[in-house]
Amino acid sequence: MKIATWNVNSVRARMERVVAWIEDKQPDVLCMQEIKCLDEQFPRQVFEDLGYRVATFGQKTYNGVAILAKQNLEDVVRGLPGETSDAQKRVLGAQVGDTLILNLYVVNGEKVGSEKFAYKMEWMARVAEFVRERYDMSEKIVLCGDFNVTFDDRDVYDPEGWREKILCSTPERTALAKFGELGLRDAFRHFTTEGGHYTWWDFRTGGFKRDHGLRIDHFLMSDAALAACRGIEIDKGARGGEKPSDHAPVIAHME
DNA sequence: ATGGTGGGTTCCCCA
Repeated sequence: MKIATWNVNSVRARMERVVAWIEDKQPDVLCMQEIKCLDEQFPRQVFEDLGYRVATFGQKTYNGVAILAKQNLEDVVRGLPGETSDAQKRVLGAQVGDTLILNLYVVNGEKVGSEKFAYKMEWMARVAEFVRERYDMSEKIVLCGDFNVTFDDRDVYDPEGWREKILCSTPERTALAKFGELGLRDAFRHFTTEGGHYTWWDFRTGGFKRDHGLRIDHFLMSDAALAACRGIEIDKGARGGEKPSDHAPVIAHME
């Protein structure tokens, strides 16, 4: 079974690329972030025609998450506990087979010390609390998505240039490490220890052609899920070509 | 320190 995560940066703008990618890679599950549309604007029928069940949690213009799955999506969870209907749409959970999947689009945070940064910290803490309350770590738990945080300097093309900057700061890394304390492992690091593997390259700096990237899209797995994981693949090729997203898809190969 | 590009919407916001 293949579980994929991809920040598509607008599903409607990316449709041609996403459909071609699905036809090529045939993921069993695809978690998308930044769909940037309302549920009723989501091109559901196209994916259903490709053989997927579809769950969405969208909003106008910004954010929005979706899960496609070849199997039934059960116990779908939209958002965090206590959120009102105007909250940013960043969390979508579902059970697929014996695996509990939580698709996350973590707050970007703009700049360390900003108002948005404070919101990022508060939001990440709320996600961790939700995970601690809701999930039994003896189960197969898979958190995936755009975490907008690097684990350590191996995930950064220029660690000194990014020192304590957004996506790389100590408070963010500490908040990400909190999931480790809950029993969720960085699946990529279970297989690969060397640096230089990235999932996002900034449009603005033309970072992709110089491989100026960061690894911010992750799979965090319980030990039960990790035991079924055969490898993590970053599909860097999907970041190239015409009209790409600024993120590469990441695939967890599960038994 | 700033700005660059790209997406969605709108007379600019967000990444």
